[in-house]
Amino acid sequence: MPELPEVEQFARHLAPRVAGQQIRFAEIRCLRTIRPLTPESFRDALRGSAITGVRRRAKYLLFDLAPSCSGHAQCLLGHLGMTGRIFVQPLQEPLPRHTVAALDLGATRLVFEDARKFGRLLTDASALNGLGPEPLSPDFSTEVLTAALRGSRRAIKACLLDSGVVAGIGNIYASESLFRARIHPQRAGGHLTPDECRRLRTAIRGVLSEAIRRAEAQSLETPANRETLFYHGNAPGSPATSRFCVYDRANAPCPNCRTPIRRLVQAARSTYFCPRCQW
DNA sequence: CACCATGTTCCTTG
DNA sequence: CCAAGGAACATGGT
Repeated sequence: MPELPEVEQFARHLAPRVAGQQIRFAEIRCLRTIRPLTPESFRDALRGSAITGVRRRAKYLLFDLAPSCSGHAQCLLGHLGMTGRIFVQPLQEPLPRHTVAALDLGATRLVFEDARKFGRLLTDASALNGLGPEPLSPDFSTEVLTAALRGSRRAIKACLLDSGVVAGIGNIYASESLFRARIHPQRAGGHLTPDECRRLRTAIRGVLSEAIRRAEAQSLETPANRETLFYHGNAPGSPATSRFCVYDRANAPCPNCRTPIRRLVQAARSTYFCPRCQW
């Protein structure tokens, strides 16, 4: 899946390609992908709508829609799940094998490809209710993070994956942020010291913004398209070396101290950390 | 065949 | 009420 930096890259890639385009028709190949569930009601919410822009909130892509008729949706939300990609291609090009939906924009099509089918297209923005602050926005201050963690005995790793605490941190960047902040993933969220909260906020913003910058730089070298829009950070054909410090690097040497990185399981998800640098 | 997987939601259990 | 753990979703990669 795309984590937050990859979703941001999708939004930046798509915005100039779909802004001003009108949705002519929605082809639905996988019913479970859409909400509302029937193609008829889904199309009703989108009928005649023009896309005015693309934004990101947490890991959602937000396609802003111009008013068309009564009952139209104000926004189309896309969530890529674990394996989703959304991209634009010429109308005459054949749809990829795992296409779950395609929006006809006239000369082009907005294609949603999703092998694992965990992704969703929503015409109702209520999924955004209850999300915590965007980690890269000024709202995400040390005070806000500290307040969200106050009193919690949950492991800090679990807190970071809770979208109500801070929006859009996934399994990869939770491990990477805790490594950078030198905090052990099993520490209770409410027991972090003020300095640890400050370090954690700085680390989260750093790892996410650096990942976005890397994606941006890469898209300048290699024009972004279906093939090069990456997830898991690695574009096809790019060196296999991980760009992560700890994620998926069990037994590899810590970049700081060479101690072997350890893997543990929390809430059924893998966590990677350095037992010497993080405590 | 076995096991793992970048996300989210829901359910059960304590 | 809270938290933890697990299952579920569906498919592909190793």
